[in-house]
Amino acid sequence: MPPGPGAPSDTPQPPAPHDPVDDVLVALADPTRRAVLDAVAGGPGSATAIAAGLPVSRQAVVKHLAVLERAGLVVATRTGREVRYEVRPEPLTTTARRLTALAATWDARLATIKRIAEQRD
Amino acid sequence: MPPGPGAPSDTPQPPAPHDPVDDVLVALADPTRRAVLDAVAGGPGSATAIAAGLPVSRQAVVKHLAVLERAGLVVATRTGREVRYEVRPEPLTTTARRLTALAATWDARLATIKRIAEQRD
DNA sequence: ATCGAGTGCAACTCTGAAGTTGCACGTCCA
DNA sequence: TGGACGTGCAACTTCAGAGTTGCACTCGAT
Repeated sequence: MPPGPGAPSDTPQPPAPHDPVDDVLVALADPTRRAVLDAVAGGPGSATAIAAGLPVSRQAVVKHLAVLERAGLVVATRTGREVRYEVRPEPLTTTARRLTALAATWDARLATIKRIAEQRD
Repeated sequence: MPPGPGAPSDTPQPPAPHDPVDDVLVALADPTRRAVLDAVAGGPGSATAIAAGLPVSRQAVVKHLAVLERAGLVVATRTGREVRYEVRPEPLTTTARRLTALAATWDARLATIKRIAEQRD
């Protein structure tokens, strides 16, 4: 059924303010990126240093660090010619909370459905 | 520094038993897939019914549901010619717990580093 | 002033995921 | 039993992102 002109308030689709949690999920989805993140968590360091311990090039690590920074999982501080990356746990906590809340919502709905089904018997 | 032959136990890299949490993260990374998941959570239904409320084809929804099922986030039960998909909250809870634990590890490490830095002054 | 180390930027390749279309198969119902 | 509905399978297209390479730039030290 094509959207008829008679339904103006049909899925208004607001600008979608770009949820930061989504960035975290995307950042954590890639295995190499998780390895980079682990490396940073195991001790802050430069992109070059991190790349030395991984089977990928420095540039690949730099790109991954950019994604992680966009997600707020790492922060970069420049000292001289070096850029030191450090881990930042807050986005992880926020994401975890969101997932827990979502699971709770589902649980509630499932409980309601089950209840209705039992009542119907 | 390339791995010298003198370090046989250097990153032994076991078969990597394929962490189910990784599947959850991958499943949640895609926006369309999140929409599909939301639709299933908002009331179980068939792939065709779910696709009707989304701007993608049924086949796309089917593929997304397969990924979600691999992650354990939905379960499919066949009744006659219909396949009913239902949401399953447990993997979400598990994933959330893991993220929280990881954040705690980072916090501990950061606290230690800060402590040492203060002690050094 | 110069050289090495570290970073930043840009162009390029390439694989896999997302999505589509088309058709065949099974199931419910008149 | 025939048709409508729902699903399953397969081939195909498209595109973002993961990765590489090469080079220019900056900072620190000699």
